[in-house]
Amino acid sequence: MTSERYNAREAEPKWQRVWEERELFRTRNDDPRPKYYVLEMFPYPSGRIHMGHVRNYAMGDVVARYKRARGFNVLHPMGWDAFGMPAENAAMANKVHPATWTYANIATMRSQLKSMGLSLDWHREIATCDPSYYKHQQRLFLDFMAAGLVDRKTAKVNWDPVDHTVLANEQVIDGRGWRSGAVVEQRELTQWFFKITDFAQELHDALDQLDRWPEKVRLMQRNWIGRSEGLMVRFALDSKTSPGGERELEIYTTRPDTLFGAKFLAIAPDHPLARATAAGNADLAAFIEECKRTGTAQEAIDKAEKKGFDTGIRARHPFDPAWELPVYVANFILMEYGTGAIFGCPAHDQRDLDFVNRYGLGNTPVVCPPDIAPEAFVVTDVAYDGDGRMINSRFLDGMTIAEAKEEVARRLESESVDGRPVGTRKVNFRLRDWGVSRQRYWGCPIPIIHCDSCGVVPVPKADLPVKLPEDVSFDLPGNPLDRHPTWKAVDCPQCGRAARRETDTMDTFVDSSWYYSRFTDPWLDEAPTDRAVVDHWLPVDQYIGGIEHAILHLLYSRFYTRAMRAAGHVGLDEPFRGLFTQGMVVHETYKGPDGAWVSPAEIRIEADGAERRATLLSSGEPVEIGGIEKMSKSKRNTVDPDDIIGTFGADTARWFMLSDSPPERDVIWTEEGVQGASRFVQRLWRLTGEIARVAGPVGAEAPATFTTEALAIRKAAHRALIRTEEDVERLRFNRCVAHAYELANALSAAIGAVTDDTDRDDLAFAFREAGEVLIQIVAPMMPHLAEECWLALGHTRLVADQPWPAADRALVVEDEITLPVQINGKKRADVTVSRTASSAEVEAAVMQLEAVQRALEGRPVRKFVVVPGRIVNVVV
RNA sequence: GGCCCCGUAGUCCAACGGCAGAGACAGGCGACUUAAAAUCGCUACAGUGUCGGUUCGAGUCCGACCGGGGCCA
Repeated sequence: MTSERYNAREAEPKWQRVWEERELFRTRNDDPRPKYYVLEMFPYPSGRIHMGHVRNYAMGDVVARYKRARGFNVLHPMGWDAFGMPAENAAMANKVHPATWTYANIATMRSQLKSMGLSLDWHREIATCDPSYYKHQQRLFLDFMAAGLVDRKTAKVNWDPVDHTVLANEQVIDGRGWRSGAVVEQRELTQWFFKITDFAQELHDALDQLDRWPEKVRLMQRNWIGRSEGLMVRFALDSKTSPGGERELEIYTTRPDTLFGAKFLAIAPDHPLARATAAGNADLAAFIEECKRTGTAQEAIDKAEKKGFDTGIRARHPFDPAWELPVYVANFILMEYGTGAIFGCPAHDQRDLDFVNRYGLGNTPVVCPPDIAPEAFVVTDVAYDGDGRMINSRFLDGMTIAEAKEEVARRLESESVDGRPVGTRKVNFRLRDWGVSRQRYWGCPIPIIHCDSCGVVPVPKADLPVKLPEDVSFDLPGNPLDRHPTWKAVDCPQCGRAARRETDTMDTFVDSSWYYSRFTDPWLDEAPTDRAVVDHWLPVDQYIGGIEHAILHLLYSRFYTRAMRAAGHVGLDEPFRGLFTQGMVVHETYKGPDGAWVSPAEIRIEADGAERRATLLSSGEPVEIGGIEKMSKSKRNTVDPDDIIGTFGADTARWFMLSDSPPERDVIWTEEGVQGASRFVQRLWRLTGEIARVAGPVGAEAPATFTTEALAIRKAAHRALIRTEEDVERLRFNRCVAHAYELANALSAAIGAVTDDTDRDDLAFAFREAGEVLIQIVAPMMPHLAEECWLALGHTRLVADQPWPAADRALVVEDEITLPVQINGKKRADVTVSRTASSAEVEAAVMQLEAVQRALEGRPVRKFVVVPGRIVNVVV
């Protein structure tokens, strides 16, 4: 029966149907077995799945199937991050409603995912654009409001002029919108905010506990939160010089130690003092206008030339009333950071140094590097921000930076002006509150009503969900909700008078900040979560997704879990116990004779020795082979998972995505690699047939004794089993693949040695055992092929429903071991001793070796190193 | 500019501080075949980016540098 080729196209849908009919992957919340929650980041329904999805979901599926076999009650759900701009773009381009477009895409992608044979519980499928989901998101918004975690304030926002919407700072990359790529403008708008900064310290500190997260991601989040310890310092102003007789200016600094190196104070262009001064100074007003045009993105500010405008205001040094400092308005000071005012110490801050060098204010070094004499230390173009001892700083001289910081803080804290201390210690964060208002249609409506008499009124919970209207048009720019003829009109829930709905919808990152909680009980209608259920399932034991979400999605989710805890919807802080960020799928690029990108499907590659040449299939013209880059539509170097699954089958695609590269690194998609994976599928199928021929019956008793050949087969099987267990646990799937190859190679060789008259119980048992182990370690990776092989081995039960085989560790322990023998660290011989031999016995055996005696040439042994079970080193 | 990750056969990658090779791809030779594909067997190929240090012993640890990538500025 197994002489034919394995036909994935027939077998895969067949097994998918069997799994579905038996509801094998349906997870019950009341299952008493220990829980395991494995989750891959849910996809945006863009239209079709891509190879990145295949890699991501193949990895998650290996973990899910493995844990299921190990006796866990596994939760492995799937859903759709279904709100967002592309649906509206499609609506504008093709006159199709966003909902129609989105649900059509979901249908396509669902069937694509199903063709991958993933062990998902589709009963729990959710789409964030469905009112049954966003109803609870609106409820959460209201609960967060009640818990004091929602704010409405006027803020300078990043405005995307193409998408006509506001973007969070995190969504602005290099001064451009993360989705549209348009240069972002600054606008003042009243916006809704989640007070993520309330948790800044906690989000920062808890990173230390996330020991199953990649260090890289924790570091990125730590940088993003940007905790810094500093000092607020009130500088006295000469009120004769200030526009309204202001008497002080409060600044924030993280370097109070450099206070004696101060050369100027600088305030942000939109600082109140700057505005007040500009009112009577047209030149300054013009300068402030100019600053606004450069934008406030950190990137733009860092690249822009450091410019300032002397306000004429003079400040006094806090330690020396006679020391006067000029106050500038400077384009590199942000109102949003600290107090929007700083003191400049040019010798130790590059931006300040660039500034003084432009305006001729000079610099005084106050921190001297350890290996330079203080009088020889001069700063010209490069600021010194390293360690050292204080100089030119009066009472601070000779101190370390840390000591000086402490001393300045101590003195200024105890000094009092107008009944308040001059200096106050302050922990500052770079993290800003999360602006969630978006002026778009295809998002979760913010459940708020604006009433002329009552102000901002929450929609009563009984009235949720606030549903999106269906009759909308996209032929004009701006927000369709805002210009809808009737949707906005609503009576105020408090006074009953005519009022207006909030027309902003929520940032789609809100949708993905709690979906993992909803998966635990997606049927629940009366609340977002059932506390008993959600607390049982969370945290997610293993979360798998792309590194591109290292900051935004993961930080928002960590905040959201805390906010949900505050509102009583979950009982924990950290949603993701284990996080894994997988690498990208990359592919060669090709350029045709006209310089345009050509897709891999349009070319033929010929190898002539080491030379590889590509030609166009259509015309035979030469094609230039370019660099290996992330698969993207613009470079046309994508491979469609449908094509691969249609040609080779899902198992081949999954196997190749897991083999070769370690999962956290990029994997190069190559035609040869797919061919290789496909060959292994066929080879495993043939091998299974051969094993079935020589294997003993299912469930046979183990013979009392085994011959050397049989024992060798058993050892190979159990070694592969043990290593696969270790490597699945550590998500090293490329090694799991290698173990399967190794065992298959060993079994092929063993079967080759079997002759027709071999008829021995021990060999038959060993072949059955090893064959079953091979299929079972392959099963999480290639589940369809494994079912077919399992059947061929005479089983009636599904391999997907089979407990993981028990590894016999005693089998892989050798009684006799062969140790390499080194002389002065170079290998010279081998010695075979009993596994339990003492060091003295090993030493005795080694000294008898002829090779050792020859190498010693009569010299005495200086040292004898025996590493038990590993190696022997003789030092002469 | 700072921090982090990665540099091992032609390629992708393995190797608790202990014999540099688990596995794959590509290559070469052979078997099967009228021939080819498929399949099977055999096989060459690196001393681990460079320089120094620690150690009985370094791909692995430490320092400096070179190259590639990432994050922050």
